[in-house]
Amino acid sequence: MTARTTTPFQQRVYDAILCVPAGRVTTYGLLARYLGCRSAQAVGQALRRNPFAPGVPCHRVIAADLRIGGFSGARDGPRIRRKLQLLAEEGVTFDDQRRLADGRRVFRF
DNA sequence: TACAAGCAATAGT
DNA sequence: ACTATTGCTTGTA
Repeated sequence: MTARTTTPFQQRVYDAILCVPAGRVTTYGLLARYLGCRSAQAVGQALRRNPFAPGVPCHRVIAADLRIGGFSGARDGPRIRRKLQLLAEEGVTFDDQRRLADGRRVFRF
């Protein structure tokens, strides 16, 4: 471990996610673009490590095709169910195909 | 410091 | 469905 808990990039991701109000979601690509980077993988990588958890509502970040994406290092399984439940409690609902029920819930910076 | 490998992705073929 | 691209993080040498 190269001792570093927070990189500048992660701080940007953190701040940007906090800008997303409850009940809304954003996408990796949108977030990356907002940060001035074209790599959504970088965002995913940063969030996967999530040094701010559970301070950062990572569950408000979904994929560009409005799919649920992954959560806490897993793209399927009980963790995803937890993500869906967290979003549901905020008023964001997904259908059985793990697709966002209402695309208008996506928050645009 | 430099290099290599990986990622909760996306776009294009 | 698959491959290529993309920028950042992490670990090792």
